[in-house]
Amino acid sequence: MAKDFPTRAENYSQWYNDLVIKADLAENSAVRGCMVIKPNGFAIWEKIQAALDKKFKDTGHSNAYFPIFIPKSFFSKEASHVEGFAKECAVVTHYRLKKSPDGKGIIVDEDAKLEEELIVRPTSETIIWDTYRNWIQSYRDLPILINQWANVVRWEMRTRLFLRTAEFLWQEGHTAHATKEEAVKEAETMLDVYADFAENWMALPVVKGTKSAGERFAGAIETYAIEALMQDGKALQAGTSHFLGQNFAKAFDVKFLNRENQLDYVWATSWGVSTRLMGALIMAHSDDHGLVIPPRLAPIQVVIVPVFKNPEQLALIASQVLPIKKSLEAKGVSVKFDDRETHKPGWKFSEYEFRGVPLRITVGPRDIEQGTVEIARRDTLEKETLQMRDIENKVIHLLDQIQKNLYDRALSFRENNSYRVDSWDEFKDVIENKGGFIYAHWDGTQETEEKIKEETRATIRVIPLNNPMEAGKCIYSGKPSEQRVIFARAY
RNA sequence: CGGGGUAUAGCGUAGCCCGGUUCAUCGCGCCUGCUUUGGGAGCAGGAGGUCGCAGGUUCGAAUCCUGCUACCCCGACCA
Repeated sequence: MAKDFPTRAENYSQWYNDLVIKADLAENSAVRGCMVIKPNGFAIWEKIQAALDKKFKDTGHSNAYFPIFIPKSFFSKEASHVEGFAKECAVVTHYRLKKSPDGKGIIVDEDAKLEEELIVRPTSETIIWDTYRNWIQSYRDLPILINQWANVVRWEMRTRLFLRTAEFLWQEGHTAHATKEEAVKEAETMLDVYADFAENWMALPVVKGTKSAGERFAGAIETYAIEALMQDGKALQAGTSHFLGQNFAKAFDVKFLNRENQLDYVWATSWGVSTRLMGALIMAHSDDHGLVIPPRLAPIQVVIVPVFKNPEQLALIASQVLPIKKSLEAKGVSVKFDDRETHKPGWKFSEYEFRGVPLRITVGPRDIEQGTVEIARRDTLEKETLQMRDIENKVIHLLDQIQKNLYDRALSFRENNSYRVDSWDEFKDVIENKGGFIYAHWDGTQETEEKIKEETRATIRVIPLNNPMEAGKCIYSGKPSEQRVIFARAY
């Protein structure tokens, strides 16, 4: 599969870029590594936002907003955090421009140098914990359960549309707790929220697990992640949830008086998903005809395309179809009736396929005569002719089926591309020639993990939660191991 | 930041190696008209290009040389 899949282009990245462009979701902007998300793409993001935001509220969280600029000194307060992000920060050094003395253009006004540089946030732990210090004195002030929808900037050396852009949109949750147990539970709860969203909304099966020390978030005690497999056999981290311990509380001196009247540091978590999810959505389900969007996240779930020769026919079709549209909308289905005269039906078929609309209903003179509609599903590209009466229930049933089918398809793909590997030669062979998830024994050391990465570019994606214990020998070092972990090449 | 590649009309491209009286080619898209409309319509006519930028070589440069810039791919890097 890894070799055969990209039929539109020699390699997957080009295929992916091609799909994004054809579906008209995004383009690179004038700014290096940044992207313009176009209306069709942003509509998908809005669906993702809405679904997640509701889940956050349902689990007791509130939204708030913190500044985009972070004083440089904040970063140095947590040692591993600064180390993790220092190499990819955009820095504001001046606050004013002036006319160039030679009269040509604008230059930075050196007199307007900032006393302390500001970092454009790559993530907000530092500024948020600096703020939380003032909010927390007693256990009665806890927990603080806050989420922020924002943009962040990471000056990556190499960027990829949706998957790794210099600026991206995301949400970041930052919570503060009185006990370690509560904080760990929060991190795990949010991982479950992400996994539930990925599987039930994005139709994307994920493996929940923890990260090895080498892949852990800078400043975290434990990083939980959901990991998905893309159609080219590469893994994609789709969301992370971190148990931060008391690291940030200590760095920012956030203490509270507990029930025993003892002064203690606050326990923290942070968790986030980004516009990268859109990349995951595209790469997990799409085919050579374009995007395939799961019904629950599709901005348009059903498109109705009329086939007509003249205005009278269109009017007749509209009179039959608009009541269907209305009653579907009453049941919560989003429907577009595309009665444009500027494009022909064949054009519209292709256009909505590019954009991944799950269901298309075609109604023409033939249908009007017979009281039927033609209905085509995007996931299988199958078409059938159905009676127009009671079509609403059939549509709703089909949308459910498509949602389920996409998940099942992605799951069986993942299963067919997961391997249990017990020798180093086989490991190299699978990584090189097949891709996918490799379940293999690992001695637990960072040293071995790095050697494997150097030699194969494969990394440990996750140590699955509730992993069955199984005695074995490390694939690389031969040292004893208690369990298998998942290796893969990743985006 | 290393290695490789590309830059020609709104988009995608041919031409470049071997400079010149076919030299700016072709497809899509766009405009006009007629016929069409159930899978990206057909025919006819038409508009549109400082050949990335700046130098250089030459009688003559899209083509050769130098420098610069941007983008893509592979690495390094990376929730």
